[in-house]
Amino acid sequence: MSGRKVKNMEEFAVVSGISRPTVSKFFHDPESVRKSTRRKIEAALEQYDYRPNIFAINQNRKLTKTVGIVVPYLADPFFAEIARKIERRCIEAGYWPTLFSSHGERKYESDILETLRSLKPAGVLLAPVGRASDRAAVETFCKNVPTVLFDSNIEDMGAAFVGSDNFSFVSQSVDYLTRSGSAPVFFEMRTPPNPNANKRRLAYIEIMEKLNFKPQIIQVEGEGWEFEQFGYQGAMRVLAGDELTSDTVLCSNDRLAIGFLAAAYEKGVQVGIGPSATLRVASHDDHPFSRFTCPSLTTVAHDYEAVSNRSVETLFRLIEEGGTFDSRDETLFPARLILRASA
Amino acid sequence: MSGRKVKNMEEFAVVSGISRPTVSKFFHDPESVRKSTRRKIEAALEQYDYRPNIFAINQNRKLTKTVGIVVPYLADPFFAEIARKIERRCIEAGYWPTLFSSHGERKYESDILETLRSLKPAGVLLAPVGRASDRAAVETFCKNVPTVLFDSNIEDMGAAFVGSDNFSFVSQSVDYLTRSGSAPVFFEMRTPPNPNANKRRLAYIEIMEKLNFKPQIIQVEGEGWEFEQFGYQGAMRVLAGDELTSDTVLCSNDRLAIGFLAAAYEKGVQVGIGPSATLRVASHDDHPFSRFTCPSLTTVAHDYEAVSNRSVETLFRLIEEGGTFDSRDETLFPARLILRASA
DNA sequence: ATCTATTTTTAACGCGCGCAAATTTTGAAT
DNA sequence: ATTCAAAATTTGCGCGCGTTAAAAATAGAT
Repeated sequence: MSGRKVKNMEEFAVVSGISRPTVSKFFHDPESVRKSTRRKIEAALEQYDYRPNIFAINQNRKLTKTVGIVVPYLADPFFAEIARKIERRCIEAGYWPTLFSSHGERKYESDILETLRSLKPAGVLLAPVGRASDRAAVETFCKNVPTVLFDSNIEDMGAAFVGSDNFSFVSQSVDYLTRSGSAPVFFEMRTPPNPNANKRRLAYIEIMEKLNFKPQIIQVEGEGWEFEQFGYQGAMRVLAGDELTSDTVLCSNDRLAIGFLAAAYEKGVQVGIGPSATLRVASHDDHPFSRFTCPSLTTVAHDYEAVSNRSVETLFRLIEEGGTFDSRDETLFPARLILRASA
Repeated sequence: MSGRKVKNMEEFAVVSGISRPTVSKFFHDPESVRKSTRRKIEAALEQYDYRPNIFAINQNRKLTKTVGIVVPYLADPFFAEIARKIERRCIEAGYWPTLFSSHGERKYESDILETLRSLKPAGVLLAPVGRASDRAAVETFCKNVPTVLFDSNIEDMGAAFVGSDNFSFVSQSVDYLTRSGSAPVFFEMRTPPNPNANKRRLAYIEIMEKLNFKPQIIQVEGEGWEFEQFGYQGAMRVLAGDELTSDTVLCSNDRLAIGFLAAAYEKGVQVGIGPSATLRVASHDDHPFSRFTCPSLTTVAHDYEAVSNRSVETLFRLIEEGGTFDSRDETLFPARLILRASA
């Protein structure tokens, strides 16, 4: 890392004593050249610190090595976490991931898809903003770019979907709550941005009826992704009135639960499973912060690892097969109950 | 959006009835062409849905429109939030921001800087991982790419630094705590990854001495960025013993405080300002979740808006001035005390 | 030393657009 | 109709690398 500056592959080929096409081949796949030439190039690489120009590379390739990752809301640690895992997998596979956040808004999502189209990525992993998504925009995008949806499904869009099994979440939480106490009331947003919420509600109703309990649903107001705030406000109202028909509350997701617990604390309502507690609260997702709520949150965990791994694998398979699958398969991973102090 | 496919600017120029150089000019700046031609191009744009090839564009430009944004840990909502603000500003200014997270690790940060170099960005906004940073790598990077540091400073690196005034944080929290009760013990990590922590400790000591109080510092173990966990473990130990020499604790940052509050709750220690409370806890940062802790966290807030705005403005000024400033100026924004229930 | 399969070299074109100089057209003012 | 600056066009090179076909060199086996 000392010698003269090297502007391009031509110059680098000269100083390494190898022809340019061979050098080009090397950067494509170091194993594809003879060992002796590889060593020469690597030696030159240490002296001259040259890197091929990304833009020039991608200009002529039919198949870019870029992969787009789009999440609905990056300020949500849940998505930050899963994005991180996916990013890492892509890098390991030799791809170049680029991360985007829709910030919960249709306009951003559409803009990102536009940007992605001109990036000509090999493939895209898309977690749509859900209800706010511009279905037409997503659809045309999926037709032009190999896309795998994850986390939140939109019917018939993308070549595949990978996510968690919402039924599995609710079945485990309701099962546990009814066995260990009384049947839960379901606490959710009236207009949730994410379709998973709807699936969870339906699962709740189905499971409760199967167990011969009457489903009770409390829906709180709020538009957007500030779930904690909506949970807090809703809980303040609920805890002030007599809307609560059970001593057990099952929140649709952890972020609502975090708000709920904050409200309960403020109202002096003892949450937990001890003898002094008057309310149990459980939830779904195993949000990174759910271990640190007061009390710590009993919840049902995504199989983060499985979802991110399978998403990436599926995308790579899709890319290899030329951008389309024979049929659109949906993979749902089961969830895992995490018992903590709140229920 | 119906007509034949248009592969490149040449073809698009033909179908829009305008010459290619003029079309090129249009995409650079729509205002730079005559109104009548602009209308023709825009009309063709609606019919043919053409977008210039990003790679080809950036290949020849001396000055890319790309801007790199690097944060140390994106799963921390604090950084997710500030990254979001910065992203938006860049887009508004016509730049193309690309977001990277170092995930708290030196290796990732160095890799990102490598990647960024080959991206040839117009400029980079870098929040270093701090203690873990490879100073040599950061230094050479800053020499080659116009860079503005933010949030966490590294002396003499980058063309400028924009962040919050750590002294202002601590001065306000200590002032408030001493006036409203007793002087606080300072609760922090023994080996914090972020240099801001050191500045806060020094500020604490200085302010306490000025007020004629004896500084008391509790340092907890932990390597990495799982601050809540370290705060929780540390607090469990502290609350079990008699290390606590005051009824007031000032945490170095909110994430530690979140862990601390979880431990206090578990230990049955009443935190807050009411008559029944035995412990006050305050902190710094105004983390997005600090409103929802139990009790809600009294803290000192960054001026997010000002920091992100000034960072971006500074970078653009730097770019305009050709990549260097006459002198390296450090901008520190004052913080704002947020009174809540915990202290 | 001879043969063969593999690898490297040579030579040259193409990608899509930036950019510049010289020329022509335009539109508004005289 | 004349003038003239501003805008648009023509022409053509260059960017850095992918890619290919044919020629040459290399390495391993006989």
